Amino acid sequence: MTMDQQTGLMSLNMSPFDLSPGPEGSGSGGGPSGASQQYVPQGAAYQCTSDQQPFGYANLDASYLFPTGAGSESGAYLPAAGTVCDQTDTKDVIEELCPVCGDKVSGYHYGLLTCESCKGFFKRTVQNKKVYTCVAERACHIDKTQRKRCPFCRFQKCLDVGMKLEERPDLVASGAAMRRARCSLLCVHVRNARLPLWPRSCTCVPKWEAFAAARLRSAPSVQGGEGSGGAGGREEGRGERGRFSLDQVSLTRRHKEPVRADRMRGGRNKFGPMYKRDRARKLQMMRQRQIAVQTLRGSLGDSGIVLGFNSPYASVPVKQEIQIPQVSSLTSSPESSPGPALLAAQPQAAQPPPPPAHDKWETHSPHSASPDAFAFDAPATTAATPSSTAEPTSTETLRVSPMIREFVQTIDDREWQNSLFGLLQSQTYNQCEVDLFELMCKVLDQNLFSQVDWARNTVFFKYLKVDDQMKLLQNSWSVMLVLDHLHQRMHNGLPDETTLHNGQKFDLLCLGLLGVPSLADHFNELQNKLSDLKFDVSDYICVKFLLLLNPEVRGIGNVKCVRDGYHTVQAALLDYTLTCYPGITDKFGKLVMVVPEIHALAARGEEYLYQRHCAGQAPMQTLLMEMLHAKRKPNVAEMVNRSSEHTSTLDRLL
DNA sequence: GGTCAAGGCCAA
DNA sequence: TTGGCCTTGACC
Repeated sequence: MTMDQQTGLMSLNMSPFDLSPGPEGSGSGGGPSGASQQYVPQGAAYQCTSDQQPFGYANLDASYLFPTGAGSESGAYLPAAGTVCDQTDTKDVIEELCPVCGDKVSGYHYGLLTCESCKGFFKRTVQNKKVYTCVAERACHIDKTQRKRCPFCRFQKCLDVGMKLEERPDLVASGAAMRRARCSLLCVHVRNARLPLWPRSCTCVPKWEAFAAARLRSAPSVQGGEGSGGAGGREEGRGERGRFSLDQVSLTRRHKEPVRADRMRGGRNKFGPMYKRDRARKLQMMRQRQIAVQTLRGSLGDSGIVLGFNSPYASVPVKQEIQIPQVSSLTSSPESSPGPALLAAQPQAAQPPPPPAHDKWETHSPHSASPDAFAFDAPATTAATPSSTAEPTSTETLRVSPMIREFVQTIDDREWQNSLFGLLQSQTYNQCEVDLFELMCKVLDQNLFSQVDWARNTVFFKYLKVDDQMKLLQNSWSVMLVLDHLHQRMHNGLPDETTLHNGQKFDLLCLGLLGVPSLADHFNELQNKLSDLKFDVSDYICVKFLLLLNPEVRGIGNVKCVRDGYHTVQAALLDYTLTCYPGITDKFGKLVMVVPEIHALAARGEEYLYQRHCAGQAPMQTLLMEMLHAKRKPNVAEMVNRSSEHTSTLDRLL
């Protein structure tokens, strides 16, 4: 695996534990983690590369597919602990590469595992309120050797991968004033002597100085620890190597902004619990892989293994309950919310109707897209839903097959929401105005990565060869995006729009329409049809599987396995609808009839996106564009994908 | 008292 | 300006 591949994946917040080949070099640098053990990848053994299906789902235990009574699931989720896990140590878990530059990680910094260098860079940028400019196209490649070349793209990548700033109530409080101030800030060019292409003088500088001076007057209590203590004297003495005028240095220094809202040096901050959970999650992932590898090895020498509750899939929780809290003083503790596993255990149809959008999606601050506003509503208020003969009772829900229950557990809505609003937040940080179409493409791109991540961890998909996986995803990505959006609207109350940090309105509905506003009516009709059918989360995840496992896709090598998976899910869904929704006539058939409508809507969206792309209006070199090209020019895409010199993003992800 | 992440220092 | 190392201090 090349460094590019590593950093590409890292930028998606994907753990290198998911990758097969190990890093070519460990990089240098010290840091607290020091010279710990080199990471030994386990992923290669986890990926089935033969036509044989070691966990062939044709061998699925019938009790797994269909309801077998309340007692049947008692062993479904055995503790992941085992003798192999005991060897795992936290130090091994954090033996990763920096998601920004690929250097060696030194620990958790500002929300995620990064290297010492990027930690320092992020800290300086925030503290000194640096505003960088990219002399290229704001798409510079950032790696260990080139990270110094473009601080703009480096900082952007820091934000993209999830490095977080604490919210500053003093700044957020006056939204309009801050937007104006940001305008001023944006006009300030970074006075960087090492990059002569950047303008040294700028007529906007007085605006910055006026703003800074005003801030000084209005917020005299702002201090910045040791760096700000000496006022002008010390700065003059150090002189920043003489690159700034006294005024600029003074203003910059005295306005050193703490990354932490409490301005506290040392100690723990509010990321602490998140780090703890992240560690636990990584440990769990490692354990899962170790168990899977062991089981795989055992199965290879021991034919006839049946994937049931004894399989690695069934023996460990598919989705951990670890959530990624977002930073806000207003955020309620994430521990107070149930994880997807808990949600999955709830009767699907017992979920209350989504509350008014402003309840959980609207921001607390008028100009903040902070995800703190998106506290996920647990279906704890089941009593709020009037019982209906068309909806499954709790008794009926107990009869849901373990397979569907596990399917539901693969859904991580909170992650979806956090990713979405984290991206919206980072992309608009310190920006007066952003291109909303470009932003939408970025969100869709991010959703696609989540899509791939979800698919490659699912039972019917992960044992297919990568070529087949790619074909299935290239065929289904857009319909799954549309379906996901329907799910988010119907089951989580996703509103039509949200207000970004910079005050712009972002059209969330357009995400589901793949950018085509005129499809809104069609989309709403679709949603209404599904609502009439009491479309629930189990229906959703089954339909999603059916969309993904399309045996009609051309060029599939292992058609039989795809078809078997498709029919298995189809049978499970049919059984589920008959069992849990006896009051809805032919619910299954009606759901199947909706699928072509989703396809039609997605096709329109794809066409639109492709046209915008061809017009040069969409971000280049994204997974989204790769998908658009793959379907339209399969031969070319296949040639490119098969080229030894080029590996597509999708290929790398899989 | 140990851990570890944030802030600070300073040589390069 | 960068990045490695040090100090600090809340949390366990």
